[in-house]
Amino acid sequence: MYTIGQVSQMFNIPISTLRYYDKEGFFPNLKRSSGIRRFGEQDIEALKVIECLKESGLELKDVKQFIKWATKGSSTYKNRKELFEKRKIAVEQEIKKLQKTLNILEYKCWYYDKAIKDGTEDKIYKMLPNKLPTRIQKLYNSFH
Amino acid sequence: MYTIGQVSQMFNIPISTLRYYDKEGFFPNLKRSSGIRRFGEQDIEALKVIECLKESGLELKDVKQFIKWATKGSSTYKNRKELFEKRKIAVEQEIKKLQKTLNILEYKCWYYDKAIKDGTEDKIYKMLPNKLPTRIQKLYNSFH
DNA sequence: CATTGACATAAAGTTAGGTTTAGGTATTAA
DNA sequence: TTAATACCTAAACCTAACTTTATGTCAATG
Repeated sequence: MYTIGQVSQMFNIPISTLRYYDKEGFFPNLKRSSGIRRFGEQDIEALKVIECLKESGLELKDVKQFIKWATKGSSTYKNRKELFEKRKIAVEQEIKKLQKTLNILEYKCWYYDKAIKDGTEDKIYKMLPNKLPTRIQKLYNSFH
Repeated sequence: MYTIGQVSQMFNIPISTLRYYDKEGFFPNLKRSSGIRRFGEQDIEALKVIECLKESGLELKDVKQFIKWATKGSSTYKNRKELFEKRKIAVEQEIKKLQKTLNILEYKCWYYDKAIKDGTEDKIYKMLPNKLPTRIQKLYNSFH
């Protein structure tokens, strides 16, 4: 049995966060003695599950849902898989979007790099697109 | 000259958002006639800059900073480049993190796929790591 | 006996980027 | 003339996941 301070140290999670999780119902079996929280094996396990699922980018409400399903046993495998499947698709899209963002940023960096070297932006605007670095051409076209 | 409603339609941005940008000072040259906003060329340009910089994942306060620098001319090329450079690094890290997340999700999907096929999770726990699909082995090791 | 430290609570605050609401003005069409 | 539109403002609300604050209990230590 651990106190909240001990758990906080073990997992490197602020005490306030643990209390918050408790308030949100993530430790349904948490015991208390004279008002003080006593974290047992089950609660530690619950915390590990929270940490792990947060790692996979799930929101707390999804973590809650997952825990509900998990306690219902093998009849909810499908629900759980769908949860992860959906999240997987969302993450894939996020990555794609960030990669587009990265392209734009590459262009911006190239642009200001050149402006710094030239001392002006004017030359860039006068450049013929086919004189641009290949890597930059496509980006250039989408901005002008 | 356009009204807020026209700009809203042209850019497909809610009117409330345009008012919000105005309140935040993104249209320093916005004119009004009898209280009503009149968007001119400059304001439209400002809006395009906002849209573009948001595309590159900048926060509004960075967009604001950028606009300040941009109005100061060529002496701020370096600042502007640094802004994008920093953002680029941040985005690269975000992508890396999401790719880790994706790995976890791949594992989770595989796990529940197998659990559904087997009707139980028990078999997975009894599997020898080297019998797992190669793609999964590394993930398995980091979870058990 | 006073203070320190660990625990407790409820409620308010934080962050960003808006959106919604409640109330008012001004123009135009039927 | 009244009804619909389009515009205006200030202020409250929203989300998510916490954090901070104000206040209080309790046990051990000096």
